[in-house]
Amino acid sequence: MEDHHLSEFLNHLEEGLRKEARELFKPERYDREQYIFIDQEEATHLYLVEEGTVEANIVHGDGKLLILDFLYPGGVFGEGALYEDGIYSYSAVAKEPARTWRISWDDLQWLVSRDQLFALHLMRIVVAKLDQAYYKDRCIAGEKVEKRIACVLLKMVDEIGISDKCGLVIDTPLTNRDIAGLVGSTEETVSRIMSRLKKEGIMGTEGKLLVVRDKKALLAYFDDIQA
Amino acid sequence: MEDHHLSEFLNHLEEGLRKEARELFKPERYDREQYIFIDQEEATHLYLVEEGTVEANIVHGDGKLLILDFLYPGGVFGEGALYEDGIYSYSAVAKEPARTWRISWDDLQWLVSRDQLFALHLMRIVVAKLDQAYYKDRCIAGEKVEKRIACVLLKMVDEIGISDKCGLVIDTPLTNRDIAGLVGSTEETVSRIMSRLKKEGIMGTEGKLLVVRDKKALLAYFDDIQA
DNA sequence: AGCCTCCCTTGATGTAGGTCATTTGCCCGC
DNA sequence: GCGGGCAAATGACCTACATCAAGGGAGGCT
Repeated sequence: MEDHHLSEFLNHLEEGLRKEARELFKPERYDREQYIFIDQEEATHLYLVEEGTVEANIVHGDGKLLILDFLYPGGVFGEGALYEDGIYSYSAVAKEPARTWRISWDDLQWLVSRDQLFALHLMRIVVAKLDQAYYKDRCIAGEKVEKRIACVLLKMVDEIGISDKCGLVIDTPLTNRDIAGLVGSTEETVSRIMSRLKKEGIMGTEGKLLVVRDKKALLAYFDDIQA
Repeated sequence: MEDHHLSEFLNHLEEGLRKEARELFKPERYDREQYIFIDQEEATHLYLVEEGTVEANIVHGDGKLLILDFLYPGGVFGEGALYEDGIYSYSAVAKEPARTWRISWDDLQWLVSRDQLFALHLMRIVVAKLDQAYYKDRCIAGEKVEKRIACVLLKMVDEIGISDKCGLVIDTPLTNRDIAGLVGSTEETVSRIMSRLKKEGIMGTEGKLLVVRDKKALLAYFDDIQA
């Protein structure tokens, strides 16, 4: 089984430990729509995405779905497992068929205790997630849906955008419902706004994929957020 | 100078290191409204609140203020300093006159490298912050202001509420503007909602402080958020 | 082919809440 | 005491957006 992203992750360990560590990560496979863990469950494992896309979400009692984030290959999730008696603070579900690696809290702790640089690497990952969460708060809180969408699209482009003759292609299928879930709005509103963005030549589509045609204009949409 | 909260923090270090570590933390003093660091600055130090209240906020280009969190004695902020070349992802300002301790990234790294349990403690702090940030997302995204306020008030009560004959007192002065900043709304809207909550006997005031009179009712306001 | 499911689109309508404007009350220093 | 500044309260207005509803296109199934 391929382990490209796992290897990369293990590179942050000192060399002597890598082989041993490799054995602590177990491969898993999930189908589309299959849940990996559920919000508020006891957090037993930390996960790494090898292939596919994982959605981190929260479902409200009234059925509304909030998408916290999408995780792509190389991404880590299930931070609750980083300390004793942690719980997951969101649910994780495969958005596309996915392959992941997971390591138990015990094994992870053992690794951390043997390599402080690795501990620092984990720290960096978590702090980066924290920064992202704050960034999202900033984009979502009290802003117009228009801006929130611009914000999300720009983030996606930075994360997984690939340059192309007609613009920056967002390399994952993304429905209006997904976007609505990310920004806390509705399909219909997103549809209207996206239509407008397309009409204005700012966004476009390439098959099933979204394309940012005019990043500058998109940035202008929310530049007063940027301080 | 008193160092109650610093001592507690240092208790997570192995005993042999404490005395030495104590010297790495420098005391600071800030007046009301004085900024401790600014959003996007290079993160040089990690901070610990000894006394007073610190506000973590972000100012948008259009002047709107988003309050990410309040930090009370024992609280840690400035996570950007937890890894090399980090930057602060929010501004920190003293909301009341405050005393803090700070440690530089270099010194901190030295400590972490000598005590893995301490590293795990830091990790726990950061993950807890991450969970909080997600919790906030969940409360804010696409919810009515009413619910967002209930959410914030309940969080405050859990954090710094003290029981009293007339209810749960939130032990810090909190203006409508503060609340508006926390939930991404406006003073006026908050005022209207708070008036209603007071009329309904759910909230009340005790001098300058807010009191939760009926926590059950407040919980009911947002129980469909709770899944 | 026909059907079903999923997604997008567009319209009509009601309302939460942002914005502007005014008034009142409180605290502080003089 | 009086005046100035700051927070709260309340009203009027208007727009962004959630909600309900209907229709259309694309892809996959039998």
